[in-house]
Amino acid sequence: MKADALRGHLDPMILAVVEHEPLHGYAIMEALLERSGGALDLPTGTLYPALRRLERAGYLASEWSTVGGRKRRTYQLTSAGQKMLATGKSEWDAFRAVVEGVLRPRGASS
Amino acid sequence: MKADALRGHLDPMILAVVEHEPLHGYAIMEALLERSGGALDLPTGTLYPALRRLERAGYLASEWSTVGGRKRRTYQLTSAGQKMLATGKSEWDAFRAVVEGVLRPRGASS
DNA sequence: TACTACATGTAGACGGGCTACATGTAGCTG
DNA sequence: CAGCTACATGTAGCCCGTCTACATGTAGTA
Repeated sequence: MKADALRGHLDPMILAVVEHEPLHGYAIMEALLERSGGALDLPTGTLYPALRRLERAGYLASEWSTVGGRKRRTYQLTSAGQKMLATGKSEWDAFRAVVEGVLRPRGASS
Repeated sequence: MKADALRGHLDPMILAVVEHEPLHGYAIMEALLERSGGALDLPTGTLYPALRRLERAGYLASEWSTVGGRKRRTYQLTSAGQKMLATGKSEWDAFRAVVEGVLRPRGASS
């Protein structure tokens, strides 16, 4: 998958994986990898800055903990994040409809 | 629609509208606007550079003409462009599956 | 000891879509 | 005629999210 295809679509995906359970960064990476069937293998240089951005924006809240001698920063969805996730989903639906309307207009074959 | 959502998805959309008939830039803008139901209103600073990029890459070929005293640069799909369009479509399908697998995993309600 | 998995993070490059500007023709209306 | 809108193409430079590459450290295992 091309790099910039992701642009603008990553945020709602991150919010989605922490919707029902708070996760730390590494676990978020794994969750994305699993939910995408192995396609979404984010480099740390993408994920961690994104998480900080989302926290700064108020969509995520984080908390440090130590598990098995390793420090974890666990993120959970805020109420603003919940709204943002809902918005992101409907924006995705709209975007998808636009792309498909252009790529495969009614009556097109291939 | 957010600006960078488009990133990486515009190229196949442009190729798609010139698939069956060559069009000039302005007409491509109108075709995108129409196929998207009014959602895809590209600024000229997006479309024209994109067309040149696609031509430089060998996916489009252009030709000048004059219609009603106005100069037009008409673009048509090359055979490489046709392949690229097919690739772009299947990449879109893959991308879409990834996003939806993350946003709405099996068993999710909202 | 060395390697892998776990875990977090930054600096700087890259590039495509954006705003804003520049240029010109054709046709309509007051 | 003057002024406006639609038609038509184009560039310069900004913006910013994702990327590569690097840095740091713990735990477990071969």
